[in-house]
Amino acid sequence: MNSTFGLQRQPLHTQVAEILRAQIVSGDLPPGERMNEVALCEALGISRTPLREAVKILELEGLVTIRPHKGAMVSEISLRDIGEIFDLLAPLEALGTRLALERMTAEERTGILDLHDRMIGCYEANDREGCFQNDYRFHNTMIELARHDVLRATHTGLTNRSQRGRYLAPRFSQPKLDEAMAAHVRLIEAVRADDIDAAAEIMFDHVRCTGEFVLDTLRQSNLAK
Amino acid sequence: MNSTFGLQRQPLHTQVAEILRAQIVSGDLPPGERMNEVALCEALGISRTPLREAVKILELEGLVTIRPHKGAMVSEISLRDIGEIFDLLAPLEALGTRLALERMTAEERTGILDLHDRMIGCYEANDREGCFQNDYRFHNTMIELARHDVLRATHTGLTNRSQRGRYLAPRFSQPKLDEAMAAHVRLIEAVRADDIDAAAEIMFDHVRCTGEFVLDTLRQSNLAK
DNA sequence: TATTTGATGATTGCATGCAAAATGATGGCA
DNA sequence: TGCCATCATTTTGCATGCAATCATCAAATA
Repeated sequence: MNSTFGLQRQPLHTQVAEILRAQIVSGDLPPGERMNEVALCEALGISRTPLREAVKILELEGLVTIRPHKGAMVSEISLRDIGEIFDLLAPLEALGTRLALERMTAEERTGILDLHDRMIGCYEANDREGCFQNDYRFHNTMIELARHDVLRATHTGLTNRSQRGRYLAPRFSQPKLDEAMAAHVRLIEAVRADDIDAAAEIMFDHVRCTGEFVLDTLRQSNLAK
Repeated sequence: MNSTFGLQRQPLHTQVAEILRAQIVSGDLPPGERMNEVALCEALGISRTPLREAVKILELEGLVTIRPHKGAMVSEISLRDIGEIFDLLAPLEALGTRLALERMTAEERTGILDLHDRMIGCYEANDREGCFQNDYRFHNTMIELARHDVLRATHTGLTNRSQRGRYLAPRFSQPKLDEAMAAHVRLIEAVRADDIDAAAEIMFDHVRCTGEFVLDTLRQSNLAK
């Protein structure tokens, strides 16, 4: 774990935060789960100090809720939270799209076009999971290409939380998936035409629409509060 | 402070984080200042554990930079950072304006109109400091009225960082101040007319313009890197 | 029986101690 | 003189210990 020359040049609390973050985002640690310090420490093979530091970090990220003297638990994820997160993601991804189109190189441009094609490939092959994976990568790549530290940091914080909805809402309905894919196609057309305004607007609507849909699915399945 | 039955049930690390945050935002702790753990602990009269937890929190907020095994320092604030922060603030405050206009009550509406009048009063009395104070309150109030937790949290994180520019750029030029006040007047007109789209757009341009101006001032004074 | 009080065990919050890493200084060698 | 190696000091990172707080439950009282 430590080997492969990557060595161990990361503090314990950072590594612990990464591990716990991954487990929470993936739903491995379910919402509401109590996080007993000593139990987690034994499981991770560390002492309470770095664990507590990690938990504080996750609290600020909105993944953990701490009540003083009562302990930490995995944050509940409410419909309202998810809706609010997408409220912010829409304008932020629109901004990211705008910047990415302005700043990306020709190679990066072909890279993101490839990513789109791969996603469409999965879509046409009815590979929903592949579709999601590539969609996720597509949006993240777009933000990366914006070369904007504050945007990236804010975006990852929000997507980490929104991703928690995924495991609650496992199935997109076909019409909504069709709609999302159509939006991506239109977006790529705007990218090819270098129409920044159009691309930003399409992205805004697409993210907003995705948010609406996640909310609908959650409301149906009744899994979140 | 403790009284009125609300008692004093706040953990040490939270209080310490608040104190340090205030000192950093106000410029009391200048950018680049090394934060020696034992020195700070003695100054605050606490042990290293809660201090370290507080510093971790401030790191995630972007106010502190930690290099492993080398210690923490107050984050440098770069021109690029400030520009990026305003890049996000513009669309977020526009969103906040939109939501606030939709959701605020009649009393809240008169409250924010009063706040505006007070600011204009300071402006006409050439009270720049009062102007800033009320402007700051105005924007914060607008975000509060949006009743949107994720927006509020993100917004405070960003303004805490942008505020650090204030002490670097103490003087707005008169023309820019005039421009900002004019924008506020137009914004309030839109509020009175209940024209949500117009208000959001004016707010967007206003924040963006403020960002541009802070950058200009900083570039002149050559205080930030 | 229902409600409250007291005691016990578990859990968190903070302080302290110890080992590893980094910084700075000193001395040897070219 | 200049450079590198080595060692001492400082500082951080993590582990552990102790006190304060909370949760649970049984006993006592109305």
